[in-house]
Amino acid sequence: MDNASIELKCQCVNCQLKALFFSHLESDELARVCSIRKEHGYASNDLIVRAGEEVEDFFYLKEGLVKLHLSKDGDDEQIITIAKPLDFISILSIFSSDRYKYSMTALVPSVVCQVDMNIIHKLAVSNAEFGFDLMKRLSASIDDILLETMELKRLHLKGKLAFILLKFAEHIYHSNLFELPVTRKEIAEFAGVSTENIIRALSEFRKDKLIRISGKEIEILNMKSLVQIAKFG
Amino acid sequence: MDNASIELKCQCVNCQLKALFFSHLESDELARVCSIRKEHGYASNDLIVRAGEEVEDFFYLKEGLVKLHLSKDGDDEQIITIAKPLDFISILSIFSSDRYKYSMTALVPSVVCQVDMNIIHKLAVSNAEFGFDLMKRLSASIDDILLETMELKRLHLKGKLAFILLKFAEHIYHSNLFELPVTRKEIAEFAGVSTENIIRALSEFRKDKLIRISGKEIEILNMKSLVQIAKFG
DNA sequence: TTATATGTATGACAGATGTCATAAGTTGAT
DNA sequence: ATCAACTTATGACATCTGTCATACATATAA
Repeated sequence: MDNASIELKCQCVNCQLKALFFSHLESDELARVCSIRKEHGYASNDLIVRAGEEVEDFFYLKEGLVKLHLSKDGDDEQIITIAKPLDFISILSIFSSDRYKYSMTALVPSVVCQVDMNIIHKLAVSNAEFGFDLMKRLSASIDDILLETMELKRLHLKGKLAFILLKFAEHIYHSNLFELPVTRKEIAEFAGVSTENIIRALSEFRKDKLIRISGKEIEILNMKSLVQIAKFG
Repeated sequence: MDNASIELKCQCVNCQLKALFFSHLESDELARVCSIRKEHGYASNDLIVRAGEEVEDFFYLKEGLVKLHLSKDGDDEQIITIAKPLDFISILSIFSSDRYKYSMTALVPSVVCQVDMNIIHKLAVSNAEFGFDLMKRLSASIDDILLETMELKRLHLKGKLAFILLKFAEHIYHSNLFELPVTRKEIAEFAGVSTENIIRALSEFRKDKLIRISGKEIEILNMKSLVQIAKFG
């Protein structure tokens, strides 16, 4: 099978995973990966992986939005980050542990591309260029997450909220007008503050004409001020 | 040169980096790495790497303690984590960027083992087993750091302080009695709270007979309570 | 040595944040 | 359609945390 016919099985445009495979693998390896990869659709709030489950597949987010989160006994929930299309979502745990240390949940209807972890392992061990490239991409992802986490930790309530709103506007939707894919409670769990205070701060941003809110719809009206708040607030 | 004579040049007991090399590399590669590796000593408060500098060497902490930290314009300092002997301290940035995104500073007199990054690159690309093992270890390190950061983010002031004291006692010094290698200000920068409140909380821990303090010397008197506070406080 | 900065400690106070209560809107299941 | 559960919203209040001031101790440099 030549690369052209393999493309029929791995036909997603802009797929980073495909780019990774196609730039390093031989035709027969490519054919194998493309034929065994699975796509799985998830509805909003569907649990994709529960912390503690065995790492069997390598996950890649094709469409939708997924939250990576930690659950401490019962109610105490923390969101590590929110992944967007073309993000690797198997990041932590996958090489260092045989079990997931965090959970993944779809925030909106999402499509995940899965490849058997053993295949990835074998390819990485047999093809060093591939393995090195994979490592580079994964370490870039987790670097970003850690730096984002440190930034959120540094900021006060309004700064955290502004930072998160800007993440949606600039990094996820590329628009000043978007539908919030999360509840106020989830924003709070990401920011690390109480739900009520997120609601209050949203109201204040509205009163200060920084944003417009109608339900889940958010429009950023004063980007400059919001950026200032996300930096120093 | 056989492995026995190479050991003379790479003679550190318990060196994780050596273990990594010896389990994957051929004698000639080993000899090369062991001959070009450099050891560099740093005094307390010496800056090892400043954020923004080029990534040239792979760093491994042989002796001492090193803080990984971020500096925002002037005074605003954040400690990402504190590395202990046998930890990889080149973790973030090293594969995803050609420049460091964080700084490293010795907290106590420390010895760092450095290996030219190009050599590590070449070995990882030419020897997939080695590369994969390296990746596993690095991803384990950064996983731990991210989970530690999330834990600190979750806790209140006293919980953060208890968590940090327990890190010193259980993970760094393996003793209930130890000399603090950091100032109160640095504890605050790690916890993400004000210096005054760290000092106050330390005083309260002392009044509550959880710890004994004399200057930099700390003794944990009530481990059980401190563990409780580090979990739920 | 003195002098200067830095670190530790504590009190007072203001401001930020969390908790609790309440109410209305929204969603989802039956 | 109806009910229950969740979400959003707001006020009141307690508590936590940060800031400022002050004092003393300790380290560092001239």
